[in-house]
Amino acid sequence: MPIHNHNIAGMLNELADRLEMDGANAFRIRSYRNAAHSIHEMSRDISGMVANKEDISQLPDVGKNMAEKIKVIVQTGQLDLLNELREKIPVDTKTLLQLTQLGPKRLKLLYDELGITTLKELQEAAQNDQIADLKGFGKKTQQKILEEIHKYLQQKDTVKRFKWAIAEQIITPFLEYIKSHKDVLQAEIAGSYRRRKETVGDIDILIICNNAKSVMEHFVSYEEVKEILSHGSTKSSVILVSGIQVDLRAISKESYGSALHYFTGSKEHNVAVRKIAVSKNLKINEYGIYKNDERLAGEDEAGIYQQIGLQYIEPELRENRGEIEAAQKNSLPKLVTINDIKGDLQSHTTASDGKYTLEEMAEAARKRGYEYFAITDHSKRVTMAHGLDDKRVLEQIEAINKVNETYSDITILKSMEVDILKDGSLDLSNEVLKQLDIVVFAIHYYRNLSRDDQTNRVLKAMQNPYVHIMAHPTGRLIGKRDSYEIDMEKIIHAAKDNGCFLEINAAPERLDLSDIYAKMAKDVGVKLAISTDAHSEDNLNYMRFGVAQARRAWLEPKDVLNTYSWTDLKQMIKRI
DNA sequence: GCCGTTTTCGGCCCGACTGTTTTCAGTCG
Repeated sequence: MPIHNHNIAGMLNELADRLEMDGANAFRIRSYRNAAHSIHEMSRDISGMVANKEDISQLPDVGKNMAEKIKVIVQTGQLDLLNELREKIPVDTKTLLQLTQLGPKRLKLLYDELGITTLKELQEAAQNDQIADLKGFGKKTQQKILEEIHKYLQQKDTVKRFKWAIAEQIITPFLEYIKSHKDVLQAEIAGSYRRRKETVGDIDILIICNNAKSVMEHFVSYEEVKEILSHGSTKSSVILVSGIQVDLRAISKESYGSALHYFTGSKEHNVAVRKIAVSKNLKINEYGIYKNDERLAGEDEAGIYQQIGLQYIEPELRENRGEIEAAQKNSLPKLVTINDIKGDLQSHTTASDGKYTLEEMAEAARKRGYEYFAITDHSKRVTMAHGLDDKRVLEQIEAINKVNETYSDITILKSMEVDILKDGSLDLSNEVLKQLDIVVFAIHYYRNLSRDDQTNRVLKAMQNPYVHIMAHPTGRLIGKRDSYEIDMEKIIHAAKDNGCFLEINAAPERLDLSDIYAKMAKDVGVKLAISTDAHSEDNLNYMRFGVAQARRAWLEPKDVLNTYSWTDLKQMIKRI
């Protein structure tokens, strides 16, 4: 069983939790959490680095001691210290720490005083009124714990985070409603939503307004509010019927920038920014940036960054993945925008599983102002989608030639999303593939091969000189289906070596590649296509989700295939 | 336990909120 980065991060976080329960030094505990985060955000595979005898103590927040422990985890899947602590304090931290109200300190107390180790024991103790009398607890806390357990048991099997596009659908009308109040001067969404994370937990909205009390009243009265969690004069929280939590905060004009920065996060980014402030004898909080008691800035975000000598950092980059260092050196990427996109390189028509005809899709792309548009129907292996065989592909080439005769302002590219078969061969003959303008290749079947077999399958496909862009490279569906086992680092390097490209599939349930792997591809020197995989005219709008993902991956226009003109692109994809 | 134009010791991000207390600990973001 390979140990993945998130497994390592999980064990280090658990170790931190248990060390905290054991009363260890707070900074030692933080070290484990920092290392866990560092590894979680890494695109390179730690197991692979260990196997290659690379020095992992060079990684941020990983020192000699930590490196040793990580090595042991990779090699054995275990860690003595963690096992010892699990034995010493046999509390189900993984479950119990998910309950709000409970942190490591309280869990320890519950264990020491009442011997509680599981959710069930906790529930029984609370029901028997044993918790209220413990030091630092009380009736209210006991009651809240019971409610939390109830909530946890109810939600256990449901997804707690919302896909960005879903959150957008829910929050857009709510934001409009908030703005419709006459005293609201400005309203903006902060948090992970603003950073365009692929999933969103809850939503933070900041406002500048004249009469906060009245606006808060307006906010909690929204028709979709299911539950009011808090309703104060400057902050209120509600849960909507969809289950998403929304917080509204009234901010003064002079602090708006600091508050926006603070609530946009990420936490890790904020911590790093504050550290820099401290090193310059400044202090940053959500009200402003201060030198002693003198306030230097706060009205807008740019002012905050400027005061500590940083370039303005776009929200999508604020994950403490190197953006701060880049800002210090004035070398932040000039991120790609939707306006840079000149075409779409994956789409389907009624020939396979699309909802619209070739002519309709072509016209929709032309109306968007694209310079080129690839029709990439499925190949025959995808029987469910009525995939095309060699003969039908040749017919479609003819059909596209005809469509192109009617247009002077857009080129419809002859293409296919050809299936990679189980053995790495392709589902169409080379004689047909070589007649296409550009070829997208993808896995749809045999998702459960071993990591090696799956990787080799793709490597073999890449050696075929007639393929160009690997579609949805990991095959994941967010919140629904994990990636198949595949060594993406190897795939990225193979793409580089073979002159292939990878896709950022812009469909909101895919967003595949992820930001981390897409950045890795950029760093290795592999360009990416941002493609909608549209099965309808409307799906062409997915492009903006893909662009957001690309921005989180630090991509600039030059890193994205479909920012180039077709004339240039044609040269770039040439392999033989 | 990590880190270093304060570099091998001594610091490590910051504030709000809650419920419990009567000045604070724990949790959360």
